[in-house]
Amino acid sequence: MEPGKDQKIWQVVMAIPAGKVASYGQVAEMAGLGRQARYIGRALGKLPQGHAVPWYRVIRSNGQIAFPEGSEIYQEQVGRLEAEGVEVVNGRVAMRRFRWQ
DNA sequence: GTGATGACAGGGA
DNA sequence: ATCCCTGCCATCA
Repeated sequence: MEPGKDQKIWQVVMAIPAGKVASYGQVAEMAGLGRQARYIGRALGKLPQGHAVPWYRVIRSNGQIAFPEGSEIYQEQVGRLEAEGVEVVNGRVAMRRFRWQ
């Protein structure tokens, strides 16, 4: 696979405004991947150290965190979101998702 | 080469 | 609200 794909995804994710979140499907569409929502998570998993990609702003289509509640990664994501003013309740984002159009 | 897996989405029961 | 199933497609064993 070409690294351009991942880079494109990262670029899209970085385009998400602070205090807002986007679903995997939204990111996939914006990145021109169509229905390849699964590839988003894969690309984010490849994130190298020192990156500036706000992966924590990417959530599921139903507004829920993509990680099991209570896990380390989960707590980190929630912490970062709350630091930006995004309220997370019961593993779910209480704020409206960011809409592109 | 095949078959299973996955940081998903969407629809149906 | 939950659980289950199907579709999509790159990656891995």
